[in-house]
Amino acid sequence: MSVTIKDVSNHAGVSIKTVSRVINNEENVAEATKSKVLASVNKLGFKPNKSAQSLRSKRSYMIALLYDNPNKSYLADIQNGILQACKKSGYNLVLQECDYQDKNLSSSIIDFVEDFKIDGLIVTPPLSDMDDFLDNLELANIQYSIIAPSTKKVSSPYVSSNDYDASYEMTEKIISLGHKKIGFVKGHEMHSASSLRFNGFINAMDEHSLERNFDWIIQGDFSFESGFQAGEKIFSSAEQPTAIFASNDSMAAGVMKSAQMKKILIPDELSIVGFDDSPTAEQVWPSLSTVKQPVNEMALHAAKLLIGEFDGLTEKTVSKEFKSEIIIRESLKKLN
Amino acid sequence: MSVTIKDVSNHAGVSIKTVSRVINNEENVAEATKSKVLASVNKLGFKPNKSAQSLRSKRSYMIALLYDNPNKSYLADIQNGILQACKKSGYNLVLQECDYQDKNLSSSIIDFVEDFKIDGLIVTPPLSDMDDFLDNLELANIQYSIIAPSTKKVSSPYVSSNDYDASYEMTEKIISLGHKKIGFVKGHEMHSASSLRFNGFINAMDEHSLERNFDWIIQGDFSFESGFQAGEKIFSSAEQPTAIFASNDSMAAGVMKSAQMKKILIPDELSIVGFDDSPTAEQVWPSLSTVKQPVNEMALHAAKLLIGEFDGLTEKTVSKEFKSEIIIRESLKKLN
DNA sequence: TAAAAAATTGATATCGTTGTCAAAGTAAGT
DNA sequence: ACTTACTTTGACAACGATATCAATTTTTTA
Repeated sequence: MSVTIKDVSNHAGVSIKTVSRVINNEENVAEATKSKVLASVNKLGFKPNKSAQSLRSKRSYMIALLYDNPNKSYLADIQNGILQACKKSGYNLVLQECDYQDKNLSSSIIDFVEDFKIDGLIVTPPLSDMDDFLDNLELANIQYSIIAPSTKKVSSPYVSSNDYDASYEMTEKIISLGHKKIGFVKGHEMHSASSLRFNGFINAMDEHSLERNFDWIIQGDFSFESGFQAGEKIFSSAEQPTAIFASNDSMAAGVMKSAQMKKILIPDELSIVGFDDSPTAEQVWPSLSTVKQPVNEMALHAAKLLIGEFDGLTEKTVSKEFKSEIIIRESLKKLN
Repeated sequence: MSVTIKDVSNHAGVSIKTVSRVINNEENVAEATKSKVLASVNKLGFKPNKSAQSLRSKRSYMIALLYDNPNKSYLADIQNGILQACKKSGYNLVLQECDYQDKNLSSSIIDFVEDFKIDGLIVTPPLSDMDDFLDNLELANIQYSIIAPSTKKVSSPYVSSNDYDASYEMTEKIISLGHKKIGFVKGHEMHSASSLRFNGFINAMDEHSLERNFDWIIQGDFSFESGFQAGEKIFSSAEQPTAIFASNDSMAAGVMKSAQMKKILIPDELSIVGFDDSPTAEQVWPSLSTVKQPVNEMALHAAKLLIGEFDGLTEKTVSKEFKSEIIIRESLKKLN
């Protein structure tokens, strides 16, 4: 029913191998033959059967996205970026949700990749921070590209964001507005982004010789609830900060709620900033100043890197660090 | 390198066809043979090659999710539900982003399904509201299961939510708290959910003989910005409502911001409710009362329906309407 | 111009399953 | 005991591509 390589070879009057050569862009095909075949391909509307290709060549034209419980909008942005890259190159994206605590994670992912002949993986935090997991992938000879805030393993393609710098810069921005008493809510301990963001904050504080008050430095876990509780702790401490920097927007919103319930005026009495530029950042009132990572572009690039690995992309794509952007909205204000 | 059906057949001392029969659970295999084969399968760790299966049987064990620019958290929930169903049944999920205005939508999706031998589709709004698109799928003999607020086409499996009822009920809830002057912000015109939600509101108002004030009934498009503008319009009208019902949370947050900027106290002077229970609903202050659809469960069910279609699931799964839940948070209060 | 080298092409095997169909084995009917 | 019917099994083709390798043609070299 559907047109096969054999139909094309008959129509063009060449062997099926020659057709195969043409559609795979192999070298050593005479220009005349090539155009003859291409004409037949177009005429008949031939499209190679992916299953047959996959069976014979052990490639599926599928890449998979690995994630564990990410922020929903982060996930959507990542997917979006990857899909852009896929669309161009004819690949497809398969989703694979993981549990980073799963003892069998490595083996179940390896099975999955082998079962479906998945061509490569895109690994997101916190999975991208698990070195032994990545080692296992390499051992199993699985291609992957990682999205992470920082990257020590340079052996594989990666994209990263400058979380440290962005956090440093944001802290300086806060300081430049006259704030000296600044609190910080840390993120989930498993994510390497958390420590980077914290270090950026700490170093900027040190650089400006500002004192750290540990009553205002609270461990959170990226959840709204943990932000709210951080706020409760901070606001019940002896002295009050004039600004609070939370490691992500959800926690910032939590802090904000806690402040608002205590009738603390934002931004007049307290400035709050977040990180991520999630949809919520724009939708709360006052809207959150935050740090926007180009997640979409990062994912696009990560996918290109991966696909380039097996397709030998013409334009050489290389691992890259992306720059975040500081977005100032209503929640951050000059100290009176 | 990897173990094939032939290895199993040698090990078990039967023909490859018999092994195939066993792994596909075909009938007419003697119990003794079956267990002998199964033992070999386990012993050797045999797993059928999906590409070969796909080539021969024209099935891929892949289903695809079709969506067009949905709310990010809605998308994440949908995916989540589908993945649960997939995990159980060994299917995988492929993503396909669409543009509902694309003239070639039908043909490009049909090509995609045929190229990758996708077993079936899960169609989400607003695609699920496009009858000719669905007709084209059927013409091309493509299995699909739709997720939609309402469903006229009963020819194919679907899950739906009771948007009308939920909206009616929420409106009654608002009325029961003493509100008589209630505004409404409508959703995107392409989504059938919009009219259902609006009708639920209108009918509840009528039922309680409350007057509709068209200064307070504004067309939005589900975006935060449109909600904000709706607020601006409503608050600049001659008389003010005591409650506003927005067709989704983003718009409700927009209305809320508009109110807060005008120093209107929520919920003391104005109650606001939304729809969807997005992450933002919980994170704004005061937190939004809203309607929560069991999106996750709906998607899970839709996937089961689809997979059941071709797998002939034992437990008969049928199309189903899901009930939404009304969530009362801080933004809705009894009128003083 | 002959021989060697390089480029081009095709016949056929192969990937690992499922489908077809006939053969062999078992149970049932007379 | 002898058809007849049904269950169980296997040999081999088929799915639709790529891989191998040898055959053929063209180009280069001497």
